[in-house]
Amino acid sequence: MATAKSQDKYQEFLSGLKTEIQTEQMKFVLSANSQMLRLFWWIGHAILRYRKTEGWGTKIIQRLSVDLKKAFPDFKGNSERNLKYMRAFALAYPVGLDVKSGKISWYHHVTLLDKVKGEKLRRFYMEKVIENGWSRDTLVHQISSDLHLRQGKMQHNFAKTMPAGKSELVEVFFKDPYIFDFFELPQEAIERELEAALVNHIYRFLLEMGDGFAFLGRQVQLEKGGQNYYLDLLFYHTKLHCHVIMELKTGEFKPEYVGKMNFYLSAFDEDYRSVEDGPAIGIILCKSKNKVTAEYALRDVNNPIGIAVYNLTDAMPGNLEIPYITTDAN
DNA sequence: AGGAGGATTCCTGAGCCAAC
DNA sequence: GTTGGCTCAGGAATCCTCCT
Repeated sequence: MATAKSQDKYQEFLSGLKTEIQTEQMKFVLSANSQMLRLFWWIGHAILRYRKTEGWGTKIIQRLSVDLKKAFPDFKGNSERNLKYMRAFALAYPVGLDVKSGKISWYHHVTLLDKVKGEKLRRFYMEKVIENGWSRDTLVHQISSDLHLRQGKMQHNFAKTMPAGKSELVEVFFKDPYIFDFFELPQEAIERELEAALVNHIYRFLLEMGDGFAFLGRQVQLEKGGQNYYLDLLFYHTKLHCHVIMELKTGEFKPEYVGKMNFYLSAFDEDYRSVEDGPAIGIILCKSKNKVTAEYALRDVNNPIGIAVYNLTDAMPGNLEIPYITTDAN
């Protein structure tokens, strides 16, 4: 039971919150989102402070929800659950909000609080939301597919084929594995069927490919030495300012795929690359690969080529314990 | 109608604490 | 130290509203 003294404390606390909310509501007109986030952080922080001084068992959030709803019937977000999120929000950002935190919506923050453990990781996904304008559902999808473990993990020869320092800038745009869980294919599907399925789901496909990929076409014809060759998929990367040629393989990686891709890249750069474009990058996407074989295959190749695998379901193999993927946190 | 964002409710497991 | 009741934490589902 609440004593008269604790009741006084609570009333004082509630009155402080009401004043702050009224002040902040006026500011909403000027800069709604970041000001609202600041207020939510402030309320969360106040709840933490109150809990610390008044202790456990005060039912503070439940009472606060009832009282704030009564005081501000038009002000949404006073549910118990939302107040708990505010407290978690204050815990997640103990020293306050920075400029970037104010650039995403409250419910993006809620998603991050629910699904991402650790400040470093939350920061990673927050920056992705800001960069790519992801919806909340897209954010959930990227988190559940462990984007942070896949990004920048593709096996490649960029360090040897690109100017010093550029390799690190380029590799972050590629992943391994790619998750194509938005359609179903029979086990014995051939490359054309996979390619068609990807193009039929172009929105989800580009979402999975990531930031900067613009789709140019499938089975793009390349003429060399009087013979025609066909590139499975052709992209332009708007941030890397270069073309990306993708070859799809429904089986295990074979070394000869690299030779063929090397030829495509040389021919493409010679005939189609413009002066403002960087050299094209080749991506070989296979159902599976042997890391050592891929490493040897890439060793003496002079065009930038990456090799990655794809999964057709979202079930990641046991905690991403694929032998050739390093899962270090950096 | 469907997608996206916002808001709330439900539910389960865990923590806290007073009584014994 | 154990127990039972109360409270909290947080994941997931659901509903609502707005927009195209």
